[in-house]
Amino acid sequence: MSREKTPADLGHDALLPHNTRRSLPIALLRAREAVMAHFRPMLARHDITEQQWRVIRILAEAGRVDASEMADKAFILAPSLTRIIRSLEERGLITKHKDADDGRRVLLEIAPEGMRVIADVSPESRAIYEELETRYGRERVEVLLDMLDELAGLND
Amino acid sequence: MSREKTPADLGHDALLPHNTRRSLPIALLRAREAVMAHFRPMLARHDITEQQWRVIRILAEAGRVDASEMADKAFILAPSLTRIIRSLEERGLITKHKDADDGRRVLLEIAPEGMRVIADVSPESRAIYEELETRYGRERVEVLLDMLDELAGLND
DNA sequence: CTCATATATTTAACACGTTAACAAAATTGT
DNA sequence: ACAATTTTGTTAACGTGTTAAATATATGAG
Repeated sequence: MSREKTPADLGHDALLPHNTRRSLPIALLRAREAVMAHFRPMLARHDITEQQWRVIRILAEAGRVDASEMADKAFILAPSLTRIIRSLEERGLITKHKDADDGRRVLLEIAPEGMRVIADVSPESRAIYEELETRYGRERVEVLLDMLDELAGLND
Repeated sequence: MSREKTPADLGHDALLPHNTRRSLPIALLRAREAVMAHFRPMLARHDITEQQWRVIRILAEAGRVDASEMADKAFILAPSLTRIIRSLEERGLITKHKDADDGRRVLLEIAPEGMRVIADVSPESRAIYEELETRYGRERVEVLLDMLDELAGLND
């Protein structure tokens, strides 16, 4: 185990950022990927992406929703959402209408085919989440969610 | 505040996943985006992406590193890393050599131009991180990092 | 040595993230 | 009513995420 020389040894030490492994951005990324690793193969079997799942799931929860509201709830940027909506509509999972009262707005609604996907995916998704919750600890998940919410809320 | 009817009211309730706002994947995504929102404008001013910053920062920390090790440390998938390396090399921030002992391996090293970026960006990055730490609470950051590590480690 | 297998990296194809610019419709002020 | 402004959604351009397949080199069995 010989310690190699690195640029950091050449006197630039004070300039370097703190250790990569204890940084919030990467830790959040790793944690998220670890969680999604449990869901992604299942979603892939049903031929939908994580984002597509978020969109149809929100439509199933909330009924008719316009694009801005969807972007907000699903945490998807408008340009991505435009593409996702196009794809979901082409596949017949959702329908899209212009709002009669405000011609700029696009109203989204889940289609029967989309409800079928919800019915197929939901039980599996639930099961995966519950196993995760059990393994990590139910209360610890709650604590973690609270801490993450607070971190996300620091900007406001 | 009239409660709208949704597909959920039509008897499908048991099929629906739990509430979107208390889900780990989205909470992790929101938290991460909130954190990155503090860094991104600064990185953009220096004309580098978050991932490019991770790569050169690791080279500054660790010296010569091969691509697999980099993928591991920076948590970037191999195909993305290939593109990022190409871009960083074209811009003269890093250099790339074939390993003499193992012709498959690609060794990466930071270039003087890359060290200049490190010197420019590091202090700003540090300052942003420290303000974040202060506002969220130093110990709370440590607790959160531990909880995230544990979540990421559930897979092993 | 040589063939089969394993490993490191790249390429390809498609989806999403990000920023900026654009187009269309609504709102506001006069 | 109408011009300026604001809001909503789309398009464009580029970088990254994800999976599968391809390429090149290394390693191991016989």
